[in-house]
Amino acid sequence: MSSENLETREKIMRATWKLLEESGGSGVRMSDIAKAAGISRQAVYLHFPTRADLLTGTARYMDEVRNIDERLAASRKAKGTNRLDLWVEAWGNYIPEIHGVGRALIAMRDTDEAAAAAWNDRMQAVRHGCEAAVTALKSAGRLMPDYSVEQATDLLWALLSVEMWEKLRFECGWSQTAYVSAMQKMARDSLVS
Amino acid sequence: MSSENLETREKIMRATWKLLEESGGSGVRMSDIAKAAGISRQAVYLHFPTRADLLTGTARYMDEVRNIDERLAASRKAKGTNRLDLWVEAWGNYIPEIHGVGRALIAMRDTDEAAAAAWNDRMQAVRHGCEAAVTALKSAGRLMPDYSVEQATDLLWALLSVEMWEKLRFECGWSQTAYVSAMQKMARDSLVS
DNA sequence: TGTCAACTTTACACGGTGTCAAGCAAAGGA
DNA sequence: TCCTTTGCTTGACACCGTGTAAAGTTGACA
Repeated sequence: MSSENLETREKIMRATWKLLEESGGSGVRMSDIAKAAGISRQAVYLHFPTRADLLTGTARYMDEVRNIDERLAASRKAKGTNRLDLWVEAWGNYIPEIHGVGRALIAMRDTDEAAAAAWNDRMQAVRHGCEAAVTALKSAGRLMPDYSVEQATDLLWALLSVEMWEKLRFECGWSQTAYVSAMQKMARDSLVS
Repeated sequence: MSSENLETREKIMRATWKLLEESGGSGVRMSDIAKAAGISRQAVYLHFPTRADLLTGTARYMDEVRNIDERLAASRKAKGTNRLDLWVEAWGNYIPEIHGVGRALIAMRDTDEAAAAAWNDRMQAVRHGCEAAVTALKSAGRLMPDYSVEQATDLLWALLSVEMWEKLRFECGWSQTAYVSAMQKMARDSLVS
């Protein structure tokens, strides 16, 4: 019953995850997801009223499975410049895992208010991570004097955006490790005095 | 006849431009454009077979009207670091003018091959501008030694992307002048040794 | 035996893009 | 003057993907 319910719900989210990962986040229809989950299209709507609900549910589910909090914990313990490096690395290496769902949510932003809100909410969490890293820099007296904490946070957050990652990884053909080290260097060069 | 033809074509592109500018690049339908141009929806399809054609046609038209080549000429004459600053400024101040159409093309990329190709083509031109600025830096012996010309070009190009501009201007609420000077500084800090 | 919950099947509304075909009005040439 | 061409209009319709609605099936459990 309720366990069956949960199992189906999970099957749907796993199918969504898998398909979006394979497709790079586009061209995945509700019917494709239903088929991949081995249920009818209507059953998907029984669990997720709209596409945006399914996407945000899946995103939440992924964070849960991948245990995002724990993975970002290491960077929280470090200080100053080191903390910046660790944060960029932790988040930078998380992007590929959420990219499919992220791409789909980003694409829906223009037309769907709920999708926009969900994605903004998640990006706000990333912003907090950026802010913490910048504040640590400031505390260590190493923040580039030209920037306020807020400005530096904005810059770091924009630098670490999924869009930037997509550009460098796919359009420029960079490897994931090249991406991470370049972002670390760029963040250091731009924000550390 | 032929002049009438051209006039209508231009009316359509002007209407497209205006509506996309007003809306920020989303939620503009073919029927909206037709209405704004004062003609029937079918007449639009007589001049532009698909939405992607209309968008790319309008983008080209805008470059023509705004005389993009001339505006970027100044930066081409400068040398070394100065050239980088001028390039960032010239392109950075051009973004707001093309943003509406750009946003619409970006949104279509996921589903429409032609839109993707058109936008990539235009961004390739920007990349050339970035490459020229980086090469000038290299010639002056001021390019950050860690980067090859290609890597530095990729970074600068990603930094100057429309997506980055949108994030800082709208999501972070920066002014256009704040955006330009921050990008200049960031490009200098990251790419100049 | 009966009921409830989860799921299936079928059908349909809606919005946006793109197609098709018939018609109309004005310009221009014979 | 008539006829053709050109540029546009009008109206209908196909297609696709999302989301809704309703009736029917199946299995668990009391």
